[in-house]
Amino acid sequence: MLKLLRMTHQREVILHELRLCSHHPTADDLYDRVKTRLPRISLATVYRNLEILSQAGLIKKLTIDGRQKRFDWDPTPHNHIFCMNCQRVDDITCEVPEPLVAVPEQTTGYCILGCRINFFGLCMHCQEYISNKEKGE
Amino acid sequence: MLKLLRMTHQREVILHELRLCSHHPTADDLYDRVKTRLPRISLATVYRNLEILSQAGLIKKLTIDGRQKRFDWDPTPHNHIFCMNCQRVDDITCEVPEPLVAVPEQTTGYCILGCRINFFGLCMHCQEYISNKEKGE
DNA sequence: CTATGTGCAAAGGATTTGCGATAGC
DNA sequence: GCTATCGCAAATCCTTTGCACATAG
Repeated sequence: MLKLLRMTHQREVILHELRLCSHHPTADDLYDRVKTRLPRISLATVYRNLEILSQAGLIKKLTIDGRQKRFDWDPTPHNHIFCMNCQRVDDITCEVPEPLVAVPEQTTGYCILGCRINFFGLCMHCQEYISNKEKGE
Repeated sequence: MLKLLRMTHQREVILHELRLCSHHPTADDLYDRVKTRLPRISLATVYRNLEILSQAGLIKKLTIDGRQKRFDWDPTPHNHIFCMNCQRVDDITCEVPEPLVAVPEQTTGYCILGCRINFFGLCMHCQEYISNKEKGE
């Protein structure tokens, strides 16, 4: 049977703080933010809620390079870009030509349900940082 | 200064076993395989070698859904598909229309260096398993 | 010969879980 | 009041590291 989702204060704040993020924080990034509003909250609660909310389809758990998983307030399909220097993850808009999802037939028999495109590169901040470092040396 | 890579017996076997894999194993999948040939090898050695070999560009470490990282004997750019049921990861061939990499300009200023496409779905084995389970119920 | 690599055991970092107490609905 | 959720501490899982010994080049 279906479990009822309760909107606890903790859950509400976690969701609210996540929705304020334009980038995609890790669980403990978010823990730090939430702690300024709920100083007694535990990291386990943050993890538990992020898991529950993503199971419920309200948010999305992302697996991208780096040790930790990221969380995205927007569960609808879209693509991401990863900064290879500071590990920041942002949304990226790109026109995916329609054939992309349908094309692959040489697939060892997989039934394909979708795809995501992960870009990688350098965020604006890291580009500046690196070019300044080069000038200085 | 550059460190010299020694081709130890362990490293050779690890690389050889990885190259026998058509899919993309985790470090401990590979540990199990290698152990049948080198029973005294340690998991730490497997991790250390996979890290060194991927730093050297001989293989590629993959970050895809699931807890563990995967390793790919082929370090050249290509895309993958993930089985949402058994977590198997395979190569996938798909025609990426040229504009894809260049298109995104609405990027918060990222300098884009490349991208990878991750498909997800069900492998042949899991499709059969699931459709049999449905029949049986 | 000597720097690099190994096995073992222990540490580390991220995430999950058990449990008794708390609080939505 | 019932049950989902909380905070805490401990456990778990994956990966890395320190160290004394071994070995490739």
